[in-house]
Amino acid sequence: MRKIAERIEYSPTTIYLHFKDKQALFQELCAVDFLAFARVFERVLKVKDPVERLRKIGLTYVKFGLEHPHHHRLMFMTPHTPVDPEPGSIQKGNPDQDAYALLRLTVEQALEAGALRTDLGDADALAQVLWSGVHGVVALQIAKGNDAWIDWKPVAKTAERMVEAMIHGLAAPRAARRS
Amino acid sequence: MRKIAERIEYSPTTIYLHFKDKQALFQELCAVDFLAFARVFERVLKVKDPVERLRKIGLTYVKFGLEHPHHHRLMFMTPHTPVDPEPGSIQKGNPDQDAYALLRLTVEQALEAGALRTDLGDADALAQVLWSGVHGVVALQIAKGNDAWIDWKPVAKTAERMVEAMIHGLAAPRAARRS
DNA sequence: TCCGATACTTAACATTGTTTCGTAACGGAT
DNA sequence: ATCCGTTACGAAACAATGTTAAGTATCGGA
Repeated sequence: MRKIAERIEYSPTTIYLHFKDKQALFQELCAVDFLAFARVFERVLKVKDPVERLRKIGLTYVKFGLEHPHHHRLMFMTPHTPVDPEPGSIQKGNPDQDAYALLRLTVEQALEAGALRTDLGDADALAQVLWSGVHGVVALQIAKGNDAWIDWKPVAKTAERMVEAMIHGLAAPRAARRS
Repeated sequence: MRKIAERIEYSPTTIYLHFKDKQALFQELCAVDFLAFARVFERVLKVKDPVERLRKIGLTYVKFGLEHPHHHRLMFMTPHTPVDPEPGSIQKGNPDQDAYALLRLTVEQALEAGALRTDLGDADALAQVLWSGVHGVVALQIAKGNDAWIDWKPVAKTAERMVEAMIHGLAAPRAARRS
């Protein structure tokens, strides 16, 4: 707080005129981050093939997390109080503002195209697996990437392997694929 | 610190006779946790088939994280200062005390058995992908599991799907399998 | 001119990690 | 028995940080 105040050249107390407390401020910051986050995914829309788009989404997620580790930590590695009271600025379910909705939608399209296995669950189930996979790559890198205990492979490589493994693992067997 | 002091019925100062500072205390706690963590994996040794063991390792990782979320957070979601000065209590590379070594070893065995793809990297590469995958499931659950924004599937299910997808995605194609 | 709202700050308070200093207890050497 | 050093501990104080209470300056309108 005091650091922030100094940075914006105001007194610490002034911040409390705009935000109830530290948590409220971070929540707002988080909302802004989520919008920026969603905007990053606008570009993947130009990839038309659903499966290729899933690959792109995964790699984009990792790229964002690695380029903005602090934001990633705030958004995805820090529990926030039940974030109920703010359906304000960002729209759930709208793929333009809600990146999860975009992921889910793309999984749905891939399912409809018969490109993904149907025996593991619905679109939400597969979306959450994919999300978890790429999230793990970023989260481990951020939290333990500097830990000399492990002989880490380059994160970018791990991300590629992760996406390849998951997509391949979730892909419908050729027998069940309709052209 | 004061809470801890109260809990152990000593004065806060006394803690500093045993630990340099809060960080040192947490580091020690972390080391203890890692030993307990490794002990959990002793039981997977009875699974002889390397690939099945990898499945078991993954599910065990998730189980541990969900049963001890605070410890998981401390161990895998919190960056610690370069942990160099303590090759003391825990042995790197010994599968009995170092769970990553066990994972890596099992991947090696699976590779030797011709059960895993060889085009994605060596044992470390595959081990890190597998670790990241299951870690992502736990980490997302801990950090965002209470977030109503997402319609979460049950974590246990997601974990199973994750393991299934990764193992299947990393498995050697039947044509390349020997035996 | 007065008034109230607006925007901001200074000072103080509570909590928490940490350091300084003092003290009680104990074991051995004289 | 006395002295002394070590060990184990705590009370008080300090520093940093989130937060609140109270006060001040400015400005637009009645």
